[in-house]
Amino acid sequence: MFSKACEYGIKATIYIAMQSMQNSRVSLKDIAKEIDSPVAFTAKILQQLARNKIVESVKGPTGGFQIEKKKIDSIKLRRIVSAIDGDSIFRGCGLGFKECNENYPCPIHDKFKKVRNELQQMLEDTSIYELATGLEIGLTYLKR
Amino acid sequence: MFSKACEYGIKATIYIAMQSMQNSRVSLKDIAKEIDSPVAFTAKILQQLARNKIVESVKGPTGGFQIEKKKIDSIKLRRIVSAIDGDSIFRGCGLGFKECNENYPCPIHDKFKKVRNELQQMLEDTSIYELATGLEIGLTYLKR
DNA sequence: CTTATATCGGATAAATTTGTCCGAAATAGA
DNA sequence: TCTATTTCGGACAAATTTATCCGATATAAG
Repeated sequence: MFSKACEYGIKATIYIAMQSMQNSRVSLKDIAKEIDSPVAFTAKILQQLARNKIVESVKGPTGGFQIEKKKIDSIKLRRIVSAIDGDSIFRGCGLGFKECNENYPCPIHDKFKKVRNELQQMLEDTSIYELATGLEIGLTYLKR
Repeated sequence: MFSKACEYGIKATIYIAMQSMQNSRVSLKDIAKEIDSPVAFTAKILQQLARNKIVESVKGPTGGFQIEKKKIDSIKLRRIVSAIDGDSIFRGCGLGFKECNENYPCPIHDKFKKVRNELQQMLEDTSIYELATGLEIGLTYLKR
């Protein structure tokens, strides 16, 4: 469904958000350890997230990644997915056609569109805040 | 969402089904031309479909691919997707965890499960027959 | 039986995604 | 200012997916 990069990106953002809610900035190493991901690859993904203003990065000692507290609730899953995987997953054709619409639908257009829209809605409705909260209170887990 | 291979597999199956409903067997070349896919790669996918008894293959001159008429309605999209991509797309964890369930959910477990189930339901409900029919009567299209 | 035509199946190549390495740039603290 | 620490960014490598090539196998038809 999502690319590996996107999975790491979502996990990382949730973890950074959780720490940011407690006013602590986290380093790349911490993040990679916490979400069990390859360090250097995670660095690339964090750069993407930073360039897309989803997280802030701070260089130098005591540096790391954080999210402005006020912003956490306004960041939705969709922004992360769009930034990393693009939005073809919840906007593209199920059979990969570039052009596929009501006027010229592929065989699975209608049925696919329905679940695709559900996915889009879910991604747009889900805030990083709620995910980070669920994690913080021990309702959900980022590691196995 | 689906892999390229799976997209080709779905398109090919729908086309073969449509032709089989009119009692004609189709060759690899015809299929590749009709669904606009690379011939040799399509051959591999058809082999997979044949091994999984989704289509029948006949060697030699006048050979090609077909689906037993009676079977067409009983073949659901899910079988094709499972055969080619496996079922992690509609059964796996949204963040890629191997183990993720109610007792040990990832942060997006509940929300993801909902759309994943929608997708599974859609794939299980949709028969190749209805897709081939839509194509046959000109309601949908396999090429751009 | 021979030939032409079609799928089968294994090896190989190209493209993309995933992952690594390392020097550059920034910066906190001594 | 110097050093240690951290992210940045580009080049490179490994793994996976997509795609090609070609000989083997099966078979319809003359």
